[in-house]
Amino acid sequence: MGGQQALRRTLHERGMRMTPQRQLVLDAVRELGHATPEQICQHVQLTAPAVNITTVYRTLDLLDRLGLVRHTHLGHGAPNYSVDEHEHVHLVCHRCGRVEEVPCEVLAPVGGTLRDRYGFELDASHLALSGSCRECSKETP
Amino acid sequence: MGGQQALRRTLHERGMRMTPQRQLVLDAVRELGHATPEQICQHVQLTAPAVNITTVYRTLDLLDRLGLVRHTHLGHGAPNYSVDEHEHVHLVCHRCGRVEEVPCEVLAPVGGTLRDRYGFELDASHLALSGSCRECSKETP
DNA sequence: ATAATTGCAAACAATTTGCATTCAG
DNA sequence: CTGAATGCAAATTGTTTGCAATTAT
Repeated sequence: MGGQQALRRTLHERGMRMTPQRQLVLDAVRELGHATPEQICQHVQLTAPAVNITTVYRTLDLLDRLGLVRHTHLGHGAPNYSVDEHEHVHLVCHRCGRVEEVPCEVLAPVGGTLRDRYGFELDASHLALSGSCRECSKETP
Repeated sequence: MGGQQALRRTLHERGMRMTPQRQLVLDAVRELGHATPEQICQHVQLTAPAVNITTVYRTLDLLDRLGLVRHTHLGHGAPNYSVDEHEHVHLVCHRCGRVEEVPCEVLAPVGGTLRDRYGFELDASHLALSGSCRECSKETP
């Protein structure tokens, strides 16, 4: 809830139009927490079966540029979209594929180091760290 | 330099065969520093034009499992291969796309935190951090 | 000899593009 | 009305698979 007028306004400010598809895609991202374009499309199609995956791709791209959603590449295939407020770092286990979410603040010290040494502004919420999770580390320590 | 006998031995230990293709792919990864399968294929084809990209994919996968090369997903499309010894963290600028390499040790503090709090063993060299680089940060601070 | 490896063509998955149609303002 | 947005089909990109031909040992 919350977003319908905000989206309409943001679009209108830039001469863009409000459409049911755009609302549905944003709602889907919000409801799913984080999901691939494919999953988002399926969720949207529960309500509006005619919506094409091309439109989902275009809309995700738009919402991303508007700063309403963000995406992360978790390593393998499709990227993972979530609403902008939903900030976290993804820990991807490269053995079992599991993805864990942890608060961005674990990266705070590194963010400082990178800024000081390399002038690089880390975007912690748009990020996946790879390694092996607790379970998998046990098996082959 | 270095690898011809090492590769032959490693393969032989596992009942696998030494072939010119495998040597050429490993050499290409070493010479290019870090590159996509496509780029590696092109480099190999300078010497052996008949080598197929399918073989490059299969060989990279093999070398990866043998621990001789590693790959990183830099965000967008194709993954990036480099030789195993070549350890570094990639800083990917999500504005201009530039990739900078910095020593893994900048992540040491985070590695400790993740291990202690979440039991997650971070693999720092198999990693890309996204953010904005010095140049791009200047433009829109 | 013979099992591993390669090349090729075709299949696949994820994403993008061109264009005619539809629709929000 | 009119340009922006959508749907559809086809093109692209990156990667994998099946299989017959080749080759290292």
